[in-house]
Amino acid sequence: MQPKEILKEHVSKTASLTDEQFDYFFSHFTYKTFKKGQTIIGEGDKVDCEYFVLSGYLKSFFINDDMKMFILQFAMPTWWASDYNALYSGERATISLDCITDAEVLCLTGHDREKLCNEIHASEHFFRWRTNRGYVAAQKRLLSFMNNNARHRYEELLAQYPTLYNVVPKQLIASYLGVSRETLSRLYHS
Amino acid sequence: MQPKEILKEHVSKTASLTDEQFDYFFSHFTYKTFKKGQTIIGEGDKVDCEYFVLSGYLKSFFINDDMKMFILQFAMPTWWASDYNALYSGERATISLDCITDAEVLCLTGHDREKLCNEIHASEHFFRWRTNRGYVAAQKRLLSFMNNNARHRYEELLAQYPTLYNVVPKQLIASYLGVSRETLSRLYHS
DNA sequence: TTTCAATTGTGATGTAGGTCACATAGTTTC
DNA sequence: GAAACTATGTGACCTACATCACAATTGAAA
Repeated sequence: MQPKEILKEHVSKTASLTDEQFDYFFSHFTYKTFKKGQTIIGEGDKVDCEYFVLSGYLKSFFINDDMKMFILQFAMPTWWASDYNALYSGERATISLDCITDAEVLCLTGHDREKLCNEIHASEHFFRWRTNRGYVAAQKRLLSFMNNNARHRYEELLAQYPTLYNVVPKQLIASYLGVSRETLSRLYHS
Repeated sequence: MQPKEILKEHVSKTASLTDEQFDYFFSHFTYKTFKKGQTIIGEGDKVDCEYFVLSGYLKSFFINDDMKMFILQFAMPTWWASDYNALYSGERATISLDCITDAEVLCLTGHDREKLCNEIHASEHFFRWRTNRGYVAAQKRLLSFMNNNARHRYEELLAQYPTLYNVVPKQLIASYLGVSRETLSRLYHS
C-alpha cells in the first residue's frame, strides 16, 4: 500500500476530509526512510516535526542522569511519535526518538500541523481525537504503574502487542515496563 | 468573578471566540454546586459530562480490587475533570470523581462538546489544546514514576502545587504519589 | 569460520517501600 | 464536654525489585 493510502485510511477513521482536502493535507507531509538504530530526534535537538510511521518500529525514550533509559512509547505502523512537549513548547528535546528496525515515516512540521488545523476544520478534529486517545492511553498506563506489579504489566503489554515480543529486544521491554532487564528475565523464566 | 468570566478568561488563553460565539458556547454549560465529600461520578455510572472547576478541589481516582485508592488528578479552579475514557467511549465509569472541598463547577455534556466543536472551529481548537496539555502532563508524570523515588515525587508535587499541602489530607497525597500513607509520613519526618 | 560484541540468564546481596499493629492527635456529633 | 470518628505517627517485619558480578548464548562482522 502507498504512503498516501495508508495515511488516508488512518485519518478517515476519525475525520471526513474530501478528496481534494486530503490531497492538500497530504501535500504537507514528507516521506523519509531511516535505518535500524538511526536517531530521529536526539536529546537537545530542536524539534519541529512529528512522525507518522508507515513501516518499522520506533521507540521514544528518556535517558536520566544515571544513563538509565525509560521508554515512553513503542511506535508501530500508523502510530504517531515525537517529543510533543518540545514540539509544542519550542523547548529543546528531552525525549529522544530512534529506530528499532528500518523504518519509513511521514514527517509533518508543527507549523504545518497548525496551518492545516486552521485551514481545514476536519483536520483539527482529527488531531483532537488522536491526542485524546493518547491522553486516555497515558492515563491507563499511569494507573497500571500505580496498581500493578512488574509481572502484571508485562503480561498486559504482551497481550496488547503480541508482535513486540519477537521484534523488540527484552532490554527495551524492560525499559518500557520500568524494571531492570534482570527482573524481566526472571519474570518469564518462572 | 462570575462563572462566565472565569470560563471566558480561561478559554481565551488558547482560542479566539467572538463575544457572540462565546455567549453561545457558554449557553451549553450548566452551573452546579457540590458539598465536600459528595460524589460527582461514581464507579459504574454512565458518564455524560465533563466538569470545569470554578472553585474548590476535586479528585479523580481509581479503586482497585483490594479497595486501594489511586488518585489520577487533583482538579483545582480552572481545571477540567471527568472519566474521559468513559465519556468518549460510552463505557461505564471506572474512574470516580468527588469533592475534597465544597465546589462549584460548570458541566458540559459530551454531546454538547462535540456539537460545539462542529459548529465553532475555534472551540475545537480550544479542546485540542487542552487535551494536548493533558497528554504532555500525563507523559511527564509517567516518566517521573519510572525515574524518581517517592521522596522526589513528593517534592515535585509540592513545588508544583504548594496550596495542596494545606487543603488536601496527607492520605490523598500519598494516593497520588502511589505510596502508602505510612511511607509518606516517614518521608517528611526525616 | 573465527572473532568480537551485544544480548540474555542467574546467583548473591542490598534497599525502598509495603503491611500490620498500635499509639496519638484532631474533629465531628450528640 | 464526652464519645466516636478520622487522620496521622511510628515501630517491627516482609517483599518486590535493584544492583553487581559473572556466565552463557546469540548475532554480526570480517
